[in-house]
Amino acid sequence: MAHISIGDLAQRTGTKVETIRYYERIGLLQAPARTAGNYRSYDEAHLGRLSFVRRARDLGFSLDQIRELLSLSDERDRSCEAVDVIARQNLAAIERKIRNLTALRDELTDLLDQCRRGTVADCRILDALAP
Amino acid sequence: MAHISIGDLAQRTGTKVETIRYYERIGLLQAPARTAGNYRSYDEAHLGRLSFVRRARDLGFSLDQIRELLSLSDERDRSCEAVDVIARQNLAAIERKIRNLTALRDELTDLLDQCRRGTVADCRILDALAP
DNA sequence: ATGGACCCTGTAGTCACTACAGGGTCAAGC
DNA sequence: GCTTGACCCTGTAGTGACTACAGGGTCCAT
Repeated sequence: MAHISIGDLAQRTGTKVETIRYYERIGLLQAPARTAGNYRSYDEAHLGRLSFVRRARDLGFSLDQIRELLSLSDERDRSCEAVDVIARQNLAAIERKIRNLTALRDELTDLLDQCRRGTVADCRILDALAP
Repeated sequence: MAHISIGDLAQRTGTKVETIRYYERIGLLQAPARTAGNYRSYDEAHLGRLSFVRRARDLGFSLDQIRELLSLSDERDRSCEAVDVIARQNLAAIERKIRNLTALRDELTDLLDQCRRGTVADCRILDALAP
């Protein structure tokens, strides 16, 4: 059981110290033991748990989804269908965002193509926005 | 100069009443005249301005960018280069988001393809997240 | 005169952090 | 033994772009 300080944990997981304390505050990470000087003292289990959280965040899961994934991953015998459902929800949300952003990009590209670098008075971009 | 109530304005621009008051509070929309009963009284100019804001929001511009676009659009004789720059910044940000989300989608799709609907203990999705 | 639809202000909540302010702890160097 | 500086603590407030009340006032029709 090595003692890991919050700064070490932050560095080893690529998280900011404040973010770790935030995760603890909202109950996503369990509060660790404290040293005599009231410093947080983490161990390898905490490191694993935080790595999990950060990887899931990188994959676009919300903190609520991660909370659920964490509690599911503790019930080893359960079917992983619930995990699948959460992942699929996440995927659907991501695909929706991609579609919206792609439509946006196309519209903006069109607008920019029409720009003739004249004065503001005959700017196509502003035209497109005006009523 | 027709009198337009905040509710009418909201309906005609597809904005919520609270959002209009919020735009006024942050100085994005000018405060309108008031009626005897202290109700906000808008006119066609306000309608145009709010439509502009909403359209720009739909195109992914931030409120700060919109603030700049609005002030630029008032200087009719100026070169529209600055408008172009803002639009290009917006486009670049959108393209960055699309790239990130696409990478995310591919990773998630891979993970989901590997799901064999077993127990949580051998769930590939959780494996990928665990340290 | 009363009901309901609308309006007002002000404040707090959302998400996932981030940034202080104002202090305490600890190890190294002098 | 003392100081310096890096680290840590709590608590609060800020970010963007809204959204959602609470607790009241206004207006118009019945």
